Amino acid sequence: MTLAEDTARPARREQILDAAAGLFATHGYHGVGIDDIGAAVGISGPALYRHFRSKDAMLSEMLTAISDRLWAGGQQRRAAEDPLRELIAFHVDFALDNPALIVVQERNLAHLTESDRKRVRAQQRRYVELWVEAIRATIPETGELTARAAAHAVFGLINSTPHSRLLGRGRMAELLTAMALGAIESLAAGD
Amino acid sequence: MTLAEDTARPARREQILDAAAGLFATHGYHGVGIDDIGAAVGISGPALYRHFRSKDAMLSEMLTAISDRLWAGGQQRRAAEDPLRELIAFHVDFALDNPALIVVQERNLAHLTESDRKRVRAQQRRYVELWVEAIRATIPETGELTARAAAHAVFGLINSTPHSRLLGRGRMAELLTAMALGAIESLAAGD
DNA sequence: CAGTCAGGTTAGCTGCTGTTAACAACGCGC
DNA sequence: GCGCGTTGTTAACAGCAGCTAACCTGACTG
Repeated sequence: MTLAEDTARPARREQILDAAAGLFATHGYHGVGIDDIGAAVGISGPALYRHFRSKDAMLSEMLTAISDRLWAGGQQRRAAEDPLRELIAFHVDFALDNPALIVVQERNLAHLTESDRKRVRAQQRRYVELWVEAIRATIPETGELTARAAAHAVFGLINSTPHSRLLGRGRMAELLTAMALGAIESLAAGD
Repeated sequence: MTLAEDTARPARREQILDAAAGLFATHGYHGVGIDDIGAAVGISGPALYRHFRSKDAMLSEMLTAISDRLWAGGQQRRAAEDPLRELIAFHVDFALDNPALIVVQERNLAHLTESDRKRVRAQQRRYVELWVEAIRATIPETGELTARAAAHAVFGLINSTPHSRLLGRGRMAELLTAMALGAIESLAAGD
């Protein structure tokens, strides 16, 4: 059944990736065995090789998907009236909705192969450039390097949410958004 | 020679821990072999067991040392005139001077044994409490949970420096300090 | 000068983990 | 109903990494 195949096949893969992301986030890439991932989706170990070439391939697909989603989302907000505010809201939402992915992306880039790492890095760079653009549009006197460093700092700020998660989604989003804005606005005074 | 022993023995251990920290930070705990660590200090593999009970023990000692240093440093600034500013400066300095330690601490808590992890967590909590205190003294209308979440967010902001490192130590310190302050000051407006 | 001990070395074991092989069952098109 | 592709299963393999054992050496100490 072509319909069933087109939807069911990928669904299985995504189910596996979701489970793997959760496990990777809590135990680290090397701390998770192939059997653990299998067990998490109700099948046993080697069956995963029907869906992925290798364990590395899972991580690779996971990380490229994340960087693609971030860039696509950012790209989409580029033309908004207040791009910076939109980018912040977008990133905050992503971090709150996908804490595991945030953690995995932060920690496991090094475990990718050279070529995959390059691909992910390139996409991340593009995403950062969207932020640099938005920051410099908002605080014009900001230098490019400063804006880039500031963007990374704001990522760190927002991406901290998987480690705290104290306030419930709504108030957490408000807090992070306000703090991110406050941090960036401080660039105006400094220089 | 007692003098030589008192200084040389620990020096070796610290040399090993330094090397291990750097390796762990770049390749991840499981990505580094005992032989790699040995090679990094000019001895070969199993010789490390003259200095540490196990590879886990190295990580354990590393992480407890970090949390102890942070808490001690924070504690020392508690009575300052402007504790928040002092805490920020302290943490920024620590992060800029010890990027590898920051990364290792962020990523490898999960690889500790139950008891070691508890010890580190407890010390981290105490450190956070210093920040909560300082934040609420500066922005009195801040709730405790909000302050805690804000503290974590600022850690994320400052701890981002190992991943960017674009501006050179002095300007980086300025930037992070300003952004951290700006982020915290935004708490006043929000509530 | 003899003995001890800290701090190395290399060889080897053991357990774990990613991966593959060989086989089974189920659903579907012809 | 027959074959075949998909998606499982379990058993086994291979390689690696942490750790131990056995041995060596050089510097102090009595």
